[in-house]
Amino acid sequence: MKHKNLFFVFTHLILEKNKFQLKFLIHSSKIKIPISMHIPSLQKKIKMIDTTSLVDKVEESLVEFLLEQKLKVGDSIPKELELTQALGVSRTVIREALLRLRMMGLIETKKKKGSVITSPDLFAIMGKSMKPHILDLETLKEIFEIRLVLEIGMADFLFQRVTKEDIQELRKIVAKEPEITDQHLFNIGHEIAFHGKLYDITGNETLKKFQNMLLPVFDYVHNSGLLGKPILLRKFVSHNGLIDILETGTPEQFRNAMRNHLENHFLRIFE
Amino acid sequence: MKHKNLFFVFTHLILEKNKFQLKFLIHSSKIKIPISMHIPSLQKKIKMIDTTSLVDKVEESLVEFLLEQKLKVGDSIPKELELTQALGVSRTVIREALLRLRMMGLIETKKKKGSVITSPDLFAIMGKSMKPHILDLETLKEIFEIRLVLEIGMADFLFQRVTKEDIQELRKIVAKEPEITDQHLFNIGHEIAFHGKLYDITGNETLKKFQNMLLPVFDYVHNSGLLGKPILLRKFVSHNGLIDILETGTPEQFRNAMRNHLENHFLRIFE
DNA sequence: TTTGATAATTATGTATGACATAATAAAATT
DNA sequence: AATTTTATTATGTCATACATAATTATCAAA
Repeated sequence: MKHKNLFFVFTHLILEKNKFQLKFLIHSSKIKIPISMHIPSLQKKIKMIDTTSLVDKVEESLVEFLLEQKLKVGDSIPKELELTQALGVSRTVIREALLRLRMMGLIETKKKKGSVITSPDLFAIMGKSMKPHILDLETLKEIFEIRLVLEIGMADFLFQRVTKEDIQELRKIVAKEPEITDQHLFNIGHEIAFHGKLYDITGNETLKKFQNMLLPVFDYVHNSGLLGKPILLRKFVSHNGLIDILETGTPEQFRNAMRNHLENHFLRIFE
Repeated sequence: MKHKNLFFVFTHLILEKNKFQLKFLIHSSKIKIPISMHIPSLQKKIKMIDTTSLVDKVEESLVEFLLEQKLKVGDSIPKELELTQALGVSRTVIREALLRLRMMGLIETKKKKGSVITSPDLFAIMGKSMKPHILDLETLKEIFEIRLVLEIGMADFLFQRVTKEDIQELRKIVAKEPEITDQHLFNIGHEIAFHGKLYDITGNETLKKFQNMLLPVFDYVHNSGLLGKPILLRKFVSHNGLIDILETGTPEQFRNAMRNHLENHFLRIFE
């Protein structure tokens, strides 16, 4: 109980120091704008009408505070009650602001322990609002496109990091695919298995997560008639063909092969 | 006052209908697990220990509700007080849950009017937590890589949508670049201008936003010694070279040229 | 009737106090 | 010393009250 945590003392001081500044920031919303001023600069000011709520300001202050203090992952931030005192607002507001930080993935909070800094999982956050039914059409189509971009563009990382085991696993995955009947040309399950493995091979976790997030959207767009054109059934470079190139070819060849492999999708997008 | 809004009546009924179901969902956390059961299935259950808070459940219910009712952008959702009654929890909890939806970009709320559905701006949300100083090293590097993937992979969309005006504009941008001195080889300003324009040309707003979000991270990683290797100064395919290909070449050629153009970055990543 | 100002209403925003609950630390028991 | 019990602490939830902004209703004047 004696040493408590050094950090507490530290932040407490900081908060005291910043108290006035923070308060000012919070209450500076009602500044009077001089009546006569140059039109262009006025327009800039007039747009900046402060519609932000208390919570907005507190949130801003907190984020700024975190960055200023260069807090690292695992560091704990002041308790709710301390913050209420330091910022002079109610716990309600503090909690809402903290909640936002939590949503952004900047902090995690546990009972008794308070809140600690965390490294945000970008796509987990984003994934929560990735609901195909709610996104507008244009965005959906664009996400569809992005997936194509990613798969063509990642060739170099594949070649840099692929192992013999990866190749074997890819072969296994392909082996499980049904014979090439037109119906099964686009069995989503096998597509996911194969292309997902490719993302794995890049060793880029962030990319992988991104792909995982995009996938349901891709599927949704592919199957619901958002793309004017019908689903084509022409067969281009096969999965096995891709593996062959990955095994013995070059990134350059792979990009072209993948581009070809995805031709069906491209045809649906372009005129 | 007579017609009020039809929607109110509608949702009200829905809520009444779903009342029991929602309540059940919320209060189903304390189900007893039979003491003796098969180990594997037990493990599945045991992992599912419900650490979710009330707010979590309400959030889930609300999102589900939105999707179920197939609410469209602009539709308004029940008021806080109606929700408190329908779900049987305090307004505090409702507000926190609504706040989350707001953070996800699923709704917007205005005084008096209540909350209305919106189409989430995915990357605006994500951008809020895209603070280079807080993200962990590995993620930062991975984002660095993703940018490279995107620029190589987007060739087809460039060629599909580029116009003569775009080419002209690109030329202009390049013309403004300083002579090729080694110091300026990587002037971030010009890099942004040029590559940003490329993203524009793809016509993919989502991609563009994504790039905008990635950019500060890319810059940060590039300049702070996170990548072990030094910044190289060898010159590969130039911006003008890329434009030439975009004007008269093929996507295939462009991908390779871009790959070459980015060689400096790749060299820093790979051994 | 239309217009403009004024008042009432309504739903979110903020504040406050109370208690529940879970995690931790301290104390007590074996 | 190890284990159990108790106390403490900080977040989670609830309830109530009032503030504030936006809408609607009301009414006076042109």
